[in-house]
Amino acid sequence: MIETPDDTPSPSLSEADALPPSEQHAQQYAAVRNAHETELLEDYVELIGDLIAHQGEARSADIALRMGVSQATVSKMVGRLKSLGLVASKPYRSLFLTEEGEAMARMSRQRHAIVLQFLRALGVSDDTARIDAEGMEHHVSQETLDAMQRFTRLQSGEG
Amino acid sequence: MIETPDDTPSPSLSEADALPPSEQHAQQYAAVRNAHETELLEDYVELIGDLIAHQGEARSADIALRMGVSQATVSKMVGRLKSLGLVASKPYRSLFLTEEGEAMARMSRQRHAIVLQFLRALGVSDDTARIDAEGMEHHVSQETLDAMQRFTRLQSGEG
DNA sequence: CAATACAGTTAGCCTTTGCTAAGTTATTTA
DNA sequence: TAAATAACTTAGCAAAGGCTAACTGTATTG
Repeated sequence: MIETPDDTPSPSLSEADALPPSEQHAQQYAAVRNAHETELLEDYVELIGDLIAHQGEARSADIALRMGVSQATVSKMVGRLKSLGLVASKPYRSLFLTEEGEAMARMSRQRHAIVLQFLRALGVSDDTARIDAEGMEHHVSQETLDAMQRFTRLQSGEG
Repeated sequence: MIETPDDTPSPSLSEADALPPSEQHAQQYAAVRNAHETELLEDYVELIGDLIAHQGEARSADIALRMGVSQATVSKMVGRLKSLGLVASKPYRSLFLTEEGEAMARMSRQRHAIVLQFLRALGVSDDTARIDAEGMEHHVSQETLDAMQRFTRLQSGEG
């Protein structure tokens, strides 16, 4: 019985009807899982870059404070970033970004700024825009970023 | 030395200048971490609801296939969903949503649809919109959802 | 109705990302 | 410069979310 019918069984959904083919569906979820893996790394790298730019150096204690986690967690994470070649530092001293880390920080910052400006242009309040941008930025493709930029430019040009 | 200066030190950034106060910054990251905890649960619940709606029942094998994950992983996750009171089932039989699960599925589906339609209205291609919507939906506040709906309505009204 | 195939579960492993507590190094200051 | 404080690291723990392999139950079908 049941046998996965081919006809559309329930007429109750207004939109998003018809599931995508399994393979495509799986790829969507895979993309999300994938984004999750780099997300935190990017947040750390972006923050380290910002701290260096704004305060002259990036210290673990500041990172812990701003990320809202313990220093031990930062220490462990920094170890990972170093092993990935994104961050360099001597023990007990403050942190630097490698070339690769700088590149990642630049991209992250840019993406973050685009999403933030877009949300503001869309009419979202500043506080909310900040929070949502932080979560959204890692899940926005280049194509969507382009569309966001187009919209933001239009909006500020016409406003 | 260094002493975290109060004046704006580097004139190199075009936007997103000035870090937010540490506390606010920490809350932004906390919000993201928080979203991550419920994100997967919501994806499972949403998918289970969709499978029931479209195919009459939700089976672990289908979920595994669509999520792109092993059946063992699904089994473990379903255990978690049951312990959270979102899903009900007898061993070796297919899955059902509890009242609470239904409510979560409804909300997720609605949010997903709003984000998806919004991205399309913004001019993003269908494939990209699907992928980005899947990742973005869990990081979009009610305020932003409202703004997205407003835009989508405007767009389809004027188009 | 027995054999086979398919679906679901369990056990045991790994990695990531958090924590606290305890130890080490660096810096400040009395 | 010795003592106190602040910053960083290490060790050890837990929960989440993956995996494979082995096992148990359900359904199909010869």
